[in-house]
Amino acid sequence: MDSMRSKARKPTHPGEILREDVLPALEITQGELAEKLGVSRRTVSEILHGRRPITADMAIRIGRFCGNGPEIWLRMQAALDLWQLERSNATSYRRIAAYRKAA
Amino acid sequence: MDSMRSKARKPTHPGEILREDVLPALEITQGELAEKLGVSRRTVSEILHGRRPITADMAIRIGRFCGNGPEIWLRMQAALDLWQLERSNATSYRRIAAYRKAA
DNA sequence: CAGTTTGTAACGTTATACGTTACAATATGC
DNA sequence: GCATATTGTAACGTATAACGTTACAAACTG
Repeated sequence: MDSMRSKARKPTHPGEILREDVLPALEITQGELAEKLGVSRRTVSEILHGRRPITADMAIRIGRFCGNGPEIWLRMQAALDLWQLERSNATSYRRIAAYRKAA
Repeated sequence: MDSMRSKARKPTHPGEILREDVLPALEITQGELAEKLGVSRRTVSEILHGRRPITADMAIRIGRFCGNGPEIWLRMQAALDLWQLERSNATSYRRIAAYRKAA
């Protein structure tokens, strides 16, 4: 089923893609990237290490920089968020049952 | 193209779907829903009116309650976030150009 | 009209995404 | 090998916002 997709392995943090594929290919430094994106070097560094999520704002920036639009980046982040939450809050979530109309 | 999708009209807030379609169909009150979801009645009310976003956490709860998984709800919210941001920050974003390797 | 349901004001709490500055660690080029 | 560029990150600070609780008036509903 569709909603089972996220169970198995931890989704890759989008920053890892940026770090391992995009940046090397473009031969650009983190500092330059930060400048192009209009954010601090710190922010770039932490994203590249998966320590900060891709927010909608960052997705738009990266999407423009890469020329492919924000959706991919945001979607990858969402997958990761869901995966992490579903583990850490598993017990609370398991209490929520699919609802069936009473009568 | 794909990244043009979001230009035209404001995407529907996922809460509106809940309010106009899901809840009436299930004949359930906001208070009950809140209880099932494990959140406050306040939170439910504000989501139904589009005043609060569907967070990943809420998407999981609603997804379980509806039995259809969190992705749809999160994706709808993401579309809305992008649409809103792209308007409100249009000027800053327009400064970010698609990057082409120097040499 | 009594009882239920809803919207929301006014609080408070916690989390977190961002910035700046500074510095040590690690490349890298000459 | 050394000067320079680049990176990681600590220690600050700020702003935002997603939640909760309580309380009450407004709006339904039987």
